[in-house]
Amino acid sequence: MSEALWDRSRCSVAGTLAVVGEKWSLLVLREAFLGVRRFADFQRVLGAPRAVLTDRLNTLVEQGILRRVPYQAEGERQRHEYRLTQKGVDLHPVLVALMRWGDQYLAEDGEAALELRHRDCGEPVHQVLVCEAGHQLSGARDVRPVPRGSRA
Amino acid sequence: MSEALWDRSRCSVAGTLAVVGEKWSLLVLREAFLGVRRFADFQRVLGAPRAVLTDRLNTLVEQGILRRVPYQAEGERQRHEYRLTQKGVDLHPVLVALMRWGDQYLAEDGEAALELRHRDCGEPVHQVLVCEAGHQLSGARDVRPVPRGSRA
DNA sequence: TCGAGTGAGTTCGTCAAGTGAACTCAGCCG
DNA sequence: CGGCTGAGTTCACTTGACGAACTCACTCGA
Repeated sequence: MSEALWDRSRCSVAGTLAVVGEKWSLLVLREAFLGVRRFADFQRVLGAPRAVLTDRLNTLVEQGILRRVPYQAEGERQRHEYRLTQKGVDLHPVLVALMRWGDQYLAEDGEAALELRHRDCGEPVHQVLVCEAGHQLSGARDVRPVPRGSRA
Repeated sequence: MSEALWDRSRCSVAGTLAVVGEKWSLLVLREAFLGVRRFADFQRVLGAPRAVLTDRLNTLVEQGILRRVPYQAEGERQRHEYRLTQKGVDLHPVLVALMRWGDQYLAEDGEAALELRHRDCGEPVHQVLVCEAGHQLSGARDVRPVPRGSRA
């Protein structure tokens, strides 16, 4: 059994969840990917309590996932908005995976709200696993998790 | 701006998080993918409070992500273990995405604990986006989210 | 210059959820 | 019978989420 043979304390799943696993964090990022940048817009579309939203945005900025950018709208004082960094953009696969599972299992009546398409050709996109030899894997059963450093 | 043009109430990201977004749920599934099946093993490797673990396992069973399978070890009474259903297996991409981000950004010192390899050829695997025309996308910026039903 | 308006954030009382230790319960075994 | 073990419950405590009210800084219209 593999469950005793690796070090849970450095598990990347747990580590990532420690950063973005709190309530609202991933929903904030979903909106960020859709172009939302200002506090009031996050608050309005998410309906999250202001205190929580403040905390989540601060945490995401501290973690380098969002960055604060100053701006001024006409007739307003200078404020800052929140934009994804590269580190934040790299969380895109997490949101895509969550979205696809929800589309598959939770969207019985009616349809899912959003669809992802290739910007260049307009075709729907899917998330797949490929190996470095170029094979496309058919699912989780084609994957073998090995402790880092094991022999192939 | 796209942020006003779609229906958040049927967002699949939020829906999926409502099912598996509670504390410990995704870590339970991580262990399930690694072969853990019994309550005591989940409890031991995760260190989660028993009450929470009971609740999370029950929720995952109710949601059809795990199923209870009876078994008896020699010299013990009959118990049940928890196994992934297809619905549970389909959450694999979520865990892979979380793991890859953590590998990339949280594993500075030392190495990530686990690596994913193709069962057939032994090569490391990566998660990528492809479109139905066969193009491989290079990242989040190649994706255009469109409200379902929009023109291509 | 004053007062209302607004975006962003804080404070506060309340309530839900997570935590860890102690307790329960059922069946097997000596 | 009496103890052991895996699974689960109960309980007191702490942490986190919630929503309304309040604060603060700045702009604008009067």
